[in-house]
Amino acid sequence: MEMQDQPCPIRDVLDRIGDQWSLLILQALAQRTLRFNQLSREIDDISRQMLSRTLKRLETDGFVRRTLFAEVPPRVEYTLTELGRSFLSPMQALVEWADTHHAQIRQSRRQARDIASDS
Amino acid sequence: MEMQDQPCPIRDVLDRIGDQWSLLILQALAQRTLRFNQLSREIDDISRQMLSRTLKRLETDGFVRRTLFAEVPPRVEYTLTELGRSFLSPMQALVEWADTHHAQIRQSRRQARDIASDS
DNA sequence: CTGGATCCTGGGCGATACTG
DNA sequence: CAGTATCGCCCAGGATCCAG
Repeated sequence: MEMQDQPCPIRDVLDRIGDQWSLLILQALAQRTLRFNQLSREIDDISRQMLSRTLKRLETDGFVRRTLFAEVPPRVEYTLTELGRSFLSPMQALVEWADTHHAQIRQSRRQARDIASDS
Repeated sequence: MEMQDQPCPIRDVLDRIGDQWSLLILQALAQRTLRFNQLSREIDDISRQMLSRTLKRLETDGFVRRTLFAEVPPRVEYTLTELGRSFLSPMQALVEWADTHHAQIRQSRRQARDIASDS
């Protein structure tokens, strides 16, 4: 089913950037253009596989621009598009909220665990 | 591996609210307290299974408070906690960005498809 | 250096049926 | 009314190997 031509925007967007890696990549590219291996080292626990896939999706969705230089060895640079840069603001709001409230969330989880173990 | 006591905040948070349903539930509860079946009707394409699971996780993480009334038939109300309400602001920023730029993203996807079909 | 192809596993999620 | 139990599918994501 689901033949809608206009899927719910927030769900559609979250399906893409809500994965494990997209936000980290966008953050890495927030300040500067980076090459593939630079990104790989910057994030470092991402597999090259997923880095490649996620970059391709971000490119398809217009967040990131990929530039291939015809050199040997090949060089590829990734940089944010206008759309990608416009996303930094709401993303930063989210990141800052996470930083501020992370401890509180973990505390809440611990309490839930402790209560559960009162069986 | 990954025995860290302090996981990356943004990843930890995204792992929870980056799923298919959490944001929709939080949005539904943004304005008013709701009962289980009200939520079920509000979102309407969520299974009761996932509504139950997601609510429990949101409760565990401290976004939502669950209140059971000892009545017959039973009544359960869900409402945002202080933490949950504090999350509305960055969430709204994200939702508004999605609304504003959704068309552009879909356009970018279409272009990518068209170029790919030039094979 | 920058990827693609292939194989595999965990878990998110839905469907359905059952319960206090 | 407000859930839980069970089953099974699908696919994000890792590991590994191959290629331009």
